[in-house]
Amino acid sequence: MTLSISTWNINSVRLRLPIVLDFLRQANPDILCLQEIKCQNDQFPSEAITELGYSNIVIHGQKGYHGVAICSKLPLTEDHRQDYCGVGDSRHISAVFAWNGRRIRLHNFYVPAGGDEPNREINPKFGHKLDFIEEMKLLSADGEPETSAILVGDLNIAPLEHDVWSHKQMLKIVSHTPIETEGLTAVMQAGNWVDLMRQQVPATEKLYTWWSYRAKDWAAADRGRRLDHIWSSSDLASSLVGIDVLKDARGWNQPSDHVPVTARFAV
DNA sequence: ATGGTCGTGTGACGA
Repeated sequence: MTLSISTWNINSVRLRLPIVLDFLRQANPDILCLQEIKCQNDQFPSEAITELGYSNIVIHGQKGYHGVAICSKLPLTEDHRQDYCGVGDSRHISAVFAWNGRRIRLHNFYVPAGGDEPNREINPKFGHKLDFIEEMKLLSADGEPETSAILVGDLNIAPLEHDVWSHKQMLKIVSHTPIETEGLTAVMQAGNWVDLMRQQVPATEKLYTWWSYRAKDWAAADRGRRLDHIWSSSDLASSLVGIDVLKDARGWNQPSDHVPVTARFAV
């Protein structure tokens, strides 16, 4: 019995619907979690995605910015949208599905990017990001009775040295400052989460999921960051059989600056 | 050393 879950910051699901469909046909995950859909719920391209077998879709959209969705071949129940920091942004959605006799709650997050200046006194967006991850510490992988948990999404933080192209040059760059990387590590520890990507790929190996649009040649420079993550409760970690980071997708037509990451489980 | 590129939806803002 297998299960595969993908996460992808799509940076407008309407503009990039063709590559979403290409990805679903090619990778064929059981569940796809999207971030930055940049549309309202009724603008989400549900029909085209449903036609590929993803008939269970839950959406938390908003006009123009942010927005998350879960598209699943498996039935989804008990969907929930949490308003982190109480500012009305659509940055989280979760739902429950069943696999291998378990109840699993799947959380899909889009953490604030945090602006350019890593100082909350002069940059409120950085303060918002820090407050958001502080609130994430309250989310435990074992918080719900008789329920396992998976957390995916664009967390906009590259926590480890080899999650960025140059640890030293990135220490003052938002996404890799110590207050963020230590904060994200504290979220994982407080909630008893396991970093499934790093369970599969040694921490000594470079691993990126995002390459800036601003580089002249993203592939040649290869100045990436691991901003996208897949975590689980510890009971599911032993069922993980593989992680696929689809780097090719960064070179597709009209690409997102993030690539899809897929976790494969089996028992 | 510091600009560089996207998407939304029309003028800035967020990333």
